[in-house]
Amino acid sequence: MTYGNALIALADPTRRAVFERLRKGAKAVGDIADGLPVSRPAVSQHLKVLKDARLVTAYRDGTRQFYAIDTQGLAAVRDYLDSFWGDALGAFKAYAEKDVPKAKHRRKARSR
Amino acid sequence: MTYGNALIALADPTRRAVFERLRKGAKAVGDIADGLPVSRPAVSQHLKVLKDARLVTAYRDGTRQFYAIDTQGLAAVRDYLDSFWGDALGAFKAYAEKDVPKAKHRRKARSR
DNA sequence: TAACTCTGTAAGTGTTGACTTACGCTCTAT
DNA sequence: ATAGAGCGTAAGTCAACACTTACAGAGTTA
Repeated sequence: MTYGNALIALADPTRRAVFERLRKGAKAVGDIADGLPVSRPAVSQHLKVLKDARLVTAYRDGTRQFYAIDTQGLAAVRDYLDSFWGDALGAFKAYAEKDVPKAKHRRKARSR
Repeated sequence: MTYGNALIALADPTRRAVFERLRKGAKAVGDIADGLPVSRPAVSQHLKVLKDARLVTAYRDGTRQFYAIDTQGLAAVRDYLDSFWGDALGAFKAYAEKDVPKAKHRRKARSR
């Protein structure tokens, strides 16, 4: 149920802003907080939630704590979402009771 | 920003339970509420949130209102998640290929 | 040692939101 | 027209949570 925590973590806009600041690479807590409209302790609390959800990882460098995106949490959510595709399309096909010309939206497999 | 609403919608466990009840196909509100530990009006409110997030669609059949999974909301969230993969992998590759030892004790100048 | 930097946590507050019951509306059948 | 089934909404309550300031701990520098 790790995707549950990840969904909760990504639901909050401020926490998403924290998360998106790591797109370009690892950042220290203070650098993440700079430019955000919330205090640094608030960012620390958000990072804790993201870390528990396997969305970020952390490592120290001196007194600074760097955070980076962890794809484990992202993969958990993605797999959960993908599990609906076959069900939803199958249900739609059963509802239409007609021959669908072609498979509409199968996703391409990706390495992780 | 429709993925924001979808993430909020999927973050709540009860709402996910409502959503997952539509895996096998469309269901009426009363049938969805049966077996769930919350009241039928609560399910109606959850369905409204899911509908606003493009996660479900609805249609009438007599006095009954049927809900079914809408892949639009799912696709929005999936695309949002996928947008991190290149960034996260690129950032990791940049970190691995760069001269890491040089950056060991570097202190970045900060305002404030 | 002391001083400084950087971060996490404790404690408290205000708001959001998930839930309840009660009510009203629409549709169908008698 | 009346009754009943099915559903959405209004109003209110209560716990969860996102935020703040204050403090404490770990690490580095002089």
